[in-house]
Amino acid sequence: MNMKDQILNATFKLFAEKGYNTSMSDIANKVGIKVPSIYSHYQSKDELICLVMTKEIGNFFDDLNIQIGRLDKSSEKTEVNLKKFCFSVFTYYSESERIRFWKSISLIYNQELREMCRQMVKENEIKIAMLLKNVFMEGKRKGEIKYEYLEGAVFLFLAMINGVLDSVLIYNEINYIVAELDNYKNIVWQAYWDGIKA
Amino acid sequence: MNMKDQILNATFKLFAEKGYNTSMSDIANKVGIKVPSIYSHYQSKDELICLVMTKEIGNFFDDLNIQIGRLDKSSEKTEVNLKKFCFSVFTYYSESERIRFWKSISLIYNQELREMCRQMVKENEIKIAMLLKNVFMEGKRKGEIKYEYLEGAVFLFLAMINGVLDSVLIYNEINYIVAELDNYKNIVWQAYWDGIKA
DNA sequence: GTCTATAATGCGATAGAC
DNA sequence: GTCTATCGCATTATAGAC
Repeated sequence: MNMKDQILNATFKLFAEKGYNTSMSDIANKVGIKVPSIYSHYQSKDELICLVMTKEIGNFFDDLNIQIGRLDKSSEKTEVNLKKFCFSVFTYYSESERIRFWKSISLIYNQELREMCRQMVKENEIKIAMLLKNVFMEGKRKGEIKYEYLEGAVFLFLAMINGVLDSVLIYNEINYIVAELDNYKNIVWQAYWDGIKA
Repeated sequence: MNMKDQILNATFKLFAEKGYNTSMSDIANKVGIKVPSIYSHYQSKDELICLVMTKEIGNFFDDLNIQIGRLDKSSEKTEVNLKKFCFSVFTYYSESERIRFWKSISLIYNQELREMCRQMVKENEIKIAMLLKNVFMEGKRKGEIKYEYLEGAVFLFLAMINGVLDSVLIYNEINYIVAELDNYKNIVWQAYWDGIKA
């Protein structure tokens, strides 16, 4: 990998770990170069953080879009499809690095940068919610989902995912047993599905 | 209010706003004194942050405990009781300052302090989950809740609350209309209740 | 208790040699 | 492109006058 990408990679990892407090010397140390060398590749710290954020947010939502596209064509039951989607998000976040990355967006010190990231997340989440709604509508059409108002089911679905990730973030690093967390995820999913199934 | 409390208050507000990046001069400016005067009341910045965290976490869970105590004695329907609990948490967090405060716990730079806070939150959440389970069991006994496995219903309830607060944090500061957020909360709650009611 | 002055450290960023 | 050296600034914290 070339130096430019190495720097970006190191920034990603450090940002996930330390948030906006990540310093240029942290990054330089991680890559194994001196601080001024970074400035041969990037103009400023904020440019680096901004790139890292944009790249990560873009990658994540692109991936979600592809997955939802697959669900649309899938002949599986809605229960299987939704659970697959839900757990693929959990798997993505199984590196607690990644959760911390996302949760720290709202806490970025630089206001302009923070608002830009939030705007990106917001727009993408609205798109995902709309695509998911189609999956739910299909489930309702097939008689597998009982809800009259699908909007609520979709919002609850997304809130559940976010809420579970919050718990994972809190429990993950306190020597919590992975099997117990997996069990927790399954219990919550089952409670959700039991609630919306026909 | 005496100076010592004024300093603690200012620290709370600033910490909620800027997280661990809050500086001693930020605090001094807010109170209207000079930095060295703070050291006449507190030993270090970490002591201040630690006190603020402990106080806030303690107050919040004490309040929740009192509320659950009220629900236990209440003759209202389970739906009303649970919605009341749920929305009192939302109301508590309606100042986005407060959400940021809590969400920033997992991202505190000082590892020792972070783990201490997480441990506190974890222990308290487990207690709350156990108390809530009683409310759910009573609801089941009265035939108002359909679930066989109440644990799932309780976990989903807490995940829903956390997930909704995540969304509030993202949407709150992007000129979002309060009425729309309230509507969102109601939709999610209704979807949840429709799922667990008998 | 509160202040001025200052130490000690770390930060983002740049100049200029190689 | 990478480095050494350094600037200018902000940080936590302390010494000592009042």
